[in-house]
Amino acid sequence: MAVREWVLHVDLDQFIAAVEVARRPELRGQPVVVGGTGDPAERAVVATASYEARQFGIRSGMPLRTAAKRCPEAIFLATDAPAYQEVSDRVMATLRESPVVVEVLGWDEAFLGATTDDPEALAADIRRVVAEETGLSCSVGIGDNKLRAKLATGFAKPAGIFRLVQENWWDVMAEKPTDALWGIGAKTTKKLAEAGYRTVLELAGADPADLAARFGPKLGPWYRIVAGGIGDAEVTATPYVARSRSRETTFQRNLTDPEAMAAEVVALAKRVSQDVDEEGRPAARVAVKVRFAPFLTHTHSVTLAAPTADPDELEKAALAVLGMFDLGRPVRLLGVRAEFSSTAAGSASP
DNA sequence: TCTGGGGTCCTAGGACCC
DNA sequence: TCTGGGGTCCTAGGACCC
Repeated sequence: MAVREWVLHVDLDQFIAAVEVARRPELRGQPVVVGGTGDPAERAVVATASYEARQFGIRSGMPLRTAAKRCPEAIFLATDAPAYQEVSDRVMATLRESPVVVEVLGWDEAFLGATTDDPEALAADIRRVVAEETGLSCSVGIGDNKLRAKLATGFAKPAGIFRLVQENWWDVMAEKPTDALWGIGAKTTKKLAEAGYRTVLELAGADPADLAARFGPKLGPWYRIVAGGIGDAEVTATPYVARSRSRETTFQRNLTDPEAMAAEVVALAKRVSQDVDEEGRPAARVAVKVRFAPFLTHTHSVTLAAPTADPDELEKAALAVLGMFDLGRPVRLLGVRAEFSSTAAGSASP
């Protein structure tokens, strides 16, 4: 086989549940549900369910209470983000030991850029090394670009390897519904179906002008490109630069007292200020999110007179933005977000 | 017994400027 | 006085992803 460039997409199998089982072996084979503080009675959703729990119809994003109803004997655990981050770091370090460029996508997935004549052999190596060094199982998608590699992983799961490239794109994808594509979700799928585009093949043949009229000048034509399996193949190890940092809280009981809301916004602003400080860059905008009962979400924001990382200024700005809302209704969530300047790094200013 | 938390990017309308 | 077009910034909301 000829040596050429490949994109591999590595995705850890049921990552969060796997981390929990690894440190509590007695959980192996049990229905495990991770989410919130581990109390199934609280306002929170499922972060991950083990395959055993999925057998009961438990899915990510489902309210914990619903999960408890579907499987009362399931073991409910609190989300432990620092623990997952630590294991994730170890996995990524392991991947970097292979002759590949590693682009981290999240806790449990990464793109690898590789030059090889046998991508399946490389993928098998990756799976073996990750298992040996971390005890975790992963699936690997092989593609000629990121989009195809990412979608390939879906066919590889669990614990497998799958290749999706131009040569087999139509065989595999042509008759799939449009939400099988990365970046097209439930809402867009519904609108596409209303426009007469139900399958990937139909979307690939859509009129770009029609799509632009329906979905906007960039998104519309982009959907057609995605349906053709076309995408970026550049994998970069350049560290990710955050555009914003945010903190939000859903209250177990709705807030009705504006004083209490202000106190919560102050607390959130302090956490965000610490995150901003750690970024080492000043924030240029501050936004506040309010979710009113039952579930109506609004945001207001301000551009700061000058970018700042000063906690007092960020707190003052957050309180001022909170004042833009009508707080005469019960509130179930408050959030504070700081946005960094979008100015490109290194750009000269006069 | 309704619906987390942390992100990214796009859209659209209005303001404002040349 | 009327008519324009283009560009950028600001803001709110929507869709999507993990």
